[in-house]
Amino acid sequence: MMRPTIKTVAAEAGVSTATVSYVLAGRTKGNGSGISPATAQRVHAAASRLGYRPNQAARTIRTGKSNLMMLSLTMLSDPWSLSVSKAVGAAVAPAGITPMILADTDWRTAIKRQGADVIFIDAAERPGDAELLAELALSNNLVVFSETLEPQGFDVIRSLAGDSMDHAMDHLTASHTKVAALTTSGSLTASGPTRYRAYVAGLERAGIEFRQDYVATFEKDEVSAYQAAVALLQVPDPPTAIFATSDFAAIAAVHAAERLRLAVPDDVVVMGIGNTMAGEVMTPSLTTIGPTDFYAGLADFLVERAQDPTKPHQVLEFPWRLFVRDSAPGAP
Amino acid sequence: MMRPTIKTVAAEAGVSTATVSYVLAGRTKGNGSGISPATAQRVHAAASRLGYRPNQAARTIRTGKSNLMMLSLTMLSDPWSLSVSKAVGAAVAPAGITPMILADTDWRTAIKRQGADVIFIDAAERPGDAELLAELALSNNLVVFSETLEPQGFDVIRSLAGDSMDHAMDHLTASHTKVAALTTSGSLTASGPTRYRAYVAGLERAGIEFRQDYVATFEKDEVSAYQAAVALLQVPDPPTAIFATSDFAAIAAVHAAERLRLAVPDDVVVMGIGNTMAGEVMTPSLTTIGPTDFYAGLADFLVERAQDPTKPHQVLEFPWRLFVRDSAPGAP
DNA sequence: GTGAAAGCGCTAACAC
DNA sequence: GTGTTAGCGCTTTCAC
Repeated sequence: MMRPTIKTVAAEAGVSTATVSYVLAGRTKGNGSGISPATAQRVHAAASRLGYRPNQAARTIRTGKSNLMMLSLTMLSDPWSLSVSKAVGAAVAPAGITPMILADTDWRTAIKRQGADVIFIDAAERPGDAELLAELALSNNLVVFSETLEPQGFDVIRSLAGDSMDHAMDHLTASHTKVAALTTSGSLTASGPTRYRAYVAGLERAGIEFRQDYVATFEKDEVSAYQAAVALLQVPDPPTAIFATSDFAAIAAVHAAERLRLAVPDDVVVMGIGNTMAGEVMTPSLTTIGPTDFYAGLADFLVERAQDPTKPHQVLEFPWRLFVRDSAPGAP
Repeated sequence: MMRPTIKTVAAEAGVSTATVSYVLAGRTKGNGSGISPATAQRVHAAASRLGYRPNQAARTIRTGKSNLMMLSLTMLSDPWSLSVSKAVGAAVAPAGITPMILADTDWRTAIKRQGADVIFIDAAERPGDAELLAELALSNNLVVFSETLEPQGFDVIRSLAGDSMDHAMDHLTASHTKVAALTTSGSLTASGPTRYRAYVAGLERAGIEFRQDYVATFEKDEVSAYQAAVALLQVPDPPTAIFATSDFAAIAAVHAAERLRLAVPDDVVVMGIGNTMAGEVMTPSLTTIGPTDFYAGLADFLVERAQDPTKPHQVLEFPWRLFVRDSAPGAP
């Protein structure tokens, strides 16, 4: 009943554990140690006869490598997260790495319990996070997505929004004056250059007066975003353009509009942020700003880091641009 | 630079590694081994001073417990998967277990590489899967979701659809005669009692003639389901009721209808399968059939299994019922 | 009360 | 070509 170990296999094949280890690691020939094909054959036969499976924990303790990539994704249902997951899934396969997602779970506690060759963290905005990450980085290989953090023993992925948010707002204000914002409730009071701030600045640049009833906020879930969008589109003298601060919110806004029998983009145009796959393939396809090749680029970087954790830490920036698609076409 | 071990801590505190282990496991007093509070204090101080973190791999190799739960979810974007993930996330917290999701990845290869205290597999329909699972179950604690598999060293989660699919169809045919099906392309040719078959039988029971153009199929992604639904609603003499074989397809159908300026449920009613949270909270809320308390029940079962893997394997069945909500209300 | 030591399954020098 | 052996970091029995 006991699960067979390398020892059992060695006994069964009549060789030493070292030989089994070598054979199973595929270093039979050409490499440093030469194991005769006959022996290798015997070992393989014994292993499969016994149903031997290597013990990952033992291997990890010895080599220091777990062949695991951990992705902490704060809001799994967000298309952003799903895009990351999909891209990573494709990238890790050839490297023999298993991607594991930590969903909606608090990485702050989970990482202490579970290690991996590389750990990606998609949100670290809470006070004290910077210090905590610096500490965790001493014994973990971290890659953090953040607009504000600086690398401190870990890598930082940053989207180089540059002036693309301004472009997005200008794109909307070029043909619309009733431009609303759909944003998270937290963003109104957050400090620093936020997406919401770009909205306010965009209005100002276009000489459009700010209206409080054109600002709708939601919590971090689809239902909340959807309801906020429905309410937004039903205010007296409703907006004809919506600047949503994520693709996920933008998609909810499109659905809300359609639900209210408003056509997108004819009755109301919608702009997202993130350039997710979900926005790209939906109907109407979503006009959005976001990084180019972000998901694949991130995935490749993570794989590289998992394989070589020694390289100096860096900031990896993905420049943004505006993707004009159907939900908010250009001026006629 | 080296990550501190139990040995480092022992040296720092001036005690032995055994004492450190005891203290850090929280067995200071009352339990078998009595460690003086003073010593415990010293050890804790040393540990935190050094930033000590236990090595999970080493602990796992010794105890055989990883405190890990693995969830293999075939289609992560499906609300079914997201519901499972959410329920599990809530259930594991008090148990000190970390849930890891294997998304869109092939469990067949991944499980051999990575173990966990319990592994949930949401789809095992390929030929040979039954045998493979039986083999993997020798060294893994598996819980498999399947309508057809029997437990062979692993547990089986099954939804006891019973006659609820018939109820669902009867619910639709009670007030509609133009009832269409939205199903996966694979289901048309699959053997056994499928959801599609329930559709055909339901029509027959109601004396409604089967129409080929009322059967729309999609591949396993949202876009495909959405497009299939759009096409379905645009056939000449379009259906006024849609029987979708998953909540995910049903949600796509609702969006498709709204996109075409058809009101749900006034112009077309939609029925899903699965009773997911996404369907429950959407607007209009989704009429669906599915198990009661499934997600929480599954999550609790998984936690239980993770903690006590010795219990005899069983089939856990979740009886289904019809949830009449807004997308397909009852006959007036 | 505390420590010494064995050993979990595996890998990698190094010896033969 | 193949075997011996020393650990990796941790838990736990048993002796002091």
